[in-house]
Amino acid sequence: METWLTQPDLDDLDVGTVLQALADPTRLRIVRLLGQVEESTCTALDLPVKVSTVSHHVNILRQSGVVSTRLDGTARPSRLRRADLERRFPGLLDSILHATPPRAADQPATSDVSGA
Amino acid sequence: METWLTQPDLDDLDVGTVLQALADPTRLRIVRLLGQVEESTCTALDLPVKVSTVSHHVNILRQSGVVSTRLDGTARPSRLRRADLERRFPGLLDSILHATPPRAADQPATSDVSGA
DNA sequence: CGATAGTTACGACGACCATCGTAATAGATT
DNA sequence: AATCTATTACGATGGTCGTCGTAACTATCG
Repeated sequence: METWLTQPDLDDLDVGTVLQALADPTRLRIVRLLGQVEESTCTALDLPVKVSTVSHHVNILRQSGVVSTRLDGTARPSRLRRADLERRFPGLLDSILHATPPRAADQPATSDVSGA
Repeated sequence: METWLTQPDLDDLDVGTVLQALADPTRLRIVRLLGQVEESTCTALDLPVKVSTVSHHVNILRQSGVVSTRLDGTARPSRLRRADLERRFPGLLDSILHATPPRAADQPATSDVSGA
């Protein structure tokens, strides 16, 4: 029998909460990494922050409904809730995972005006 | 000839920046409202914050590429960049606009464990 | 030209939160 | 049981940002 950390039910997921979870750069990186490896622990994720911080972010991701965490001995591997998110917010996760990086160019100031 | 406030080019849109823009509750409300009325000014949006704050949020939405703003006399009506966002991040905006509210129920604490 | 109304610019303040260091917990191994 | 390793819990701190009040700006109207 597998044991999991408690997570919000499918119908309780809030799009605003999910967006807040995905808004942080570090958490977005975590989501992208989990999109490639299917399952990973906090220490296995290669991130420029301390493990305690990674654990904090994974908690937020789980509480918002983005990932689910399994108990495997001393390890707590997490994975994306792909199917759940797809049912609740169709297209949201895929649009983020498939997003291409922006064209690396300096953008003009947006406070000015331009004729069209 | 219509005049518009400058906005980031399509290829310069960054999904992280867009997610940060959409993460704020007030900005998410603005996006939802613009999803219904097709075009609106800051004062026309019915929001529980001061107009100067609404203007601030609309600026962030425009700088992130979510909305575009037109100059019409003294008014500056903004609208969603639906087509652009759909081309850059297919499915992202629609998944947010079509998201249903969560089932209003108290969720259990997520720090505990549950057998499966 | 003067007045009015809508919008934005500018500081300033306060709250939230990402990050860290350390300590505590729990399972695995010998 | 003792030790080791992985993970989390706990404060604490510093920076970011949402919000506001006011002033400046711009276009329309009389």
